[in-house]
Amino acid sequence: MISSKRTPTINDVATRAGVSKKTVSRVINSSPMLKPQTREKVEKVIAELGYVPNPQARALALRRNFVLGLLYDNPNAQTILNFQQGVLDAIRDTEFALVVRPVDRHSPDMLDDIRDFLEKQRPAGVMILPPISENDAIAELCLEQGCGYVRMGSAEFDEPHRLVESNDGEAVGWAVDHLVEQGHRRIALIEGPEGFRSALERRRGFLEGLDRHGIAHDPGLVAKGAYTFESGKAAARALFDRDPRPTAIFACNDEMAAGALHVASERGIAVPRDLSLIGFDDSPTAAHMWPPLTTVSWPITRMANAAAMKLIAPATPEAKPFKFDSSLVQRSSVAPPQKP
Amino acid sequence: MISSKRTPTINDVATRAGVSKKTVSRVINSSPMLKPQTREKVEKVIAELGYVPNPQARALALRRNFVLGLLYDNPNAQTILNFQQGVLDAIRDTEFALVVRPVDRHSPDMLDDIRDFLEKQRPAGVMILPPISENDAIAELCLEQGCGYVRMGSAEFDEPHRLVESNDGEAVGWAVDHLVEQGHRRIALIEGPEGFRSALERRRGFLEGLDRHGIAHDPGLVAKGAYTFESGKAAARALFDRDPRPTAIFACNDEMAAGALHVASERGIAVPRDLSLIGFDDSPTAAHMWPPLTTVSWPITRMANAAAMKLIAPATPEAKPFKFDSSLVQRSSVAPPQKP
DNA sequence: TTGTACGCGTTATCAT
DNA sequence: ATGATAACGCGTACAA
Repeated sequence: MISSKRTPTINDVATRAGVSKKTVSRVINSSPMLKPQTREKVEKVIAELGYVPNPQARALALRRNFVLGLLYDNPNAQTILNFQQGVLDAIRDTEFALVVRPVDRHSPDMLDDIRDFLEKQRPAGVMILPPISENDAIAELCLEQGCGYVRMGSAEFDEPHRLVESNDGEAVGWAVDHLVEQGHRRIALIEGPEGFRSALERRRGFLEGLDRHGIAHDPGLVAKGAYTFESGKAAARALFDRDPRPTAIFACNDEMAAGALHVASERGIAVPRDLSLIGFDDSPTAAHMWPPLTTVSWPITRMANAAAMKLIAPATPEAKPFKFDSSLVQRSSVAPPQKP
Repeated sequence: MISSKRTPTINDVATRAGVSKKTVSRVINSSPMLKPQTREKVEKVIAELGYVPNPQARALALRRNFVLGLLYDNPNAQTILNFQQGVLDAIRDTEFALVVRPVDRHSPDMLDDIRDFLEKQRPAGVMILPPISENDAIAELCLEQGCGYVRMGSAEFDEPHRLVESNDGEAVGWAVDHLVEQGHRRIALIEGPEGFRSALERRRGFLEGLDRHGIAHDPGLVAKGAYTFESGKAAARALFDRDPRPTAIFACNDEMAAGALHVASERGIAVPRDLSLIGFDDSPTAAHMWPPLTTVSWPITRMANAAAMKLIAPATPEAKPFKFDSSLVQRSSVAPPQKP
């Protein structure tokens, strides 16, 4: 009789089924060469005992830890959570677990932090979110630690099989198209912070969009931001102080768009009557603002899913880069400009 | 010479330091009975080799997995992320990792899902967030699986050492006090969904607050909500249809308050001039709304920290329940009512 | 104070 | 097709 207090091990199953440990192991790992009859017998005992393989022991024997790490430093909670959801969908019904690790990109020992994480958890792979995904030192660190990784980003800054890409620039172009179609010509940009690849890409998409419609680039209509609410407010103030005022603003994320909306409310500038506004991210609050914000939706959950799959599946060498399309979701913050 | 390709093990350290494994093990676990000289020698070799103990092997030998699980089903992203942050602060510099597990409380196999998680990951303990923290079946499941747990909640529904509590009801009372001090008497409530303990507690705090000020309870001024933006809109519509309209609304979370604000904007009801509004959660968007929302701040990060500590530290039997105070953060959505 | 021998639960090697 | 035996890296009795 097996002790009922202890959780059953592979040995318990083996003795009870009258086979060897290795045979049980073969059943668990669904090895092809097994007499169906033996397999059934073992499977029956597994069910009886409620045996579940111990992942720690597996990890030790396989020299592989069934853990996926998520590395991020992102102020946008919903983005992180959506990403987590995508990963969790991918690892459902696998033995993988998701362990999260926020880091501080402004801290001098961010790299030590990450190294510490990799050494302690030894994840099978990590997924790195923007903006720190653009940091090559982190990628090198992973390589050095023998840890797989996938970087999420808006440009090709790594080998295809280590990258899941979004087409930020293109999507921003569509936003510009939409504004121009409504009749806007004096369109301002609230940029993301310097050094962010995504900010660069979005800016590029914006300028190319303007160019496509034969609109000259006015440097005075570009305001620096930092992807934060406050920076959006500051940028909007600068923009609103200009004369003539822009009739439309594209903000490089929803949070800055929210800041701009805030300042517009303060100054009695009605959106969309006096000003059209488009954001980027389609964060949940975008729909909750007044007016509901037109914004670029980023397929973060599907990207996360793809990233996790890449890490779980044996890396196909000729794997193509995954690239996901963003899209413009139209709500109520855009209207034709007022005739002067 | 140790192979430079393989990550060093305790054996490498032992042979190089000229001691036994056990001695190295003692150094790692800072056993008291060691000659300082031996300790130093071993520590030197550890540093030289860059040795890091393998947590999987430790877990196997100790029959203890250094993993903390987070179980939740909560629509509010920021709450989850703040909680994660609190846990991560607690486990920083420990060997614990945080693995997250969202579940669907409406799914019939939520319990099987959780059981699966516990069996596969065998976490040292799990932290359970509202609203599923109120589900006793989950707690029993943990016990049955030999897994520690801590439940977060707004009432005492478990033993003190398995609970981290917030004083939702009291805090809502303070919000009512604030409204009454400003001169409001016709104060409405947008409730949380039925079956949520937090909703119950907040309602209780609201009614007791009214009572304290001698204001009769008008059932027509209580609208059902579901902690979602849309439900907040619906509830606000019902409230605004009443005559006379309430001069103030307390919404049981910020998301519903955002919905109410939305409807107010639609109907041209100016906040705070025509209507005062208070939310609950102090989610980041509360500060980004127009006007910035006065709300109850819930110390979720500190609660998370405490919960993780409880799980990490050997459970002191006489541990007192942790109870954390929420507080009212005043912004711009409250003003004295208009004289009729 | 330190070392020896063995156990933790699993997989891999090499037999049979 | 299956089994004996040795890893994997670390902790604990128990001995020295």
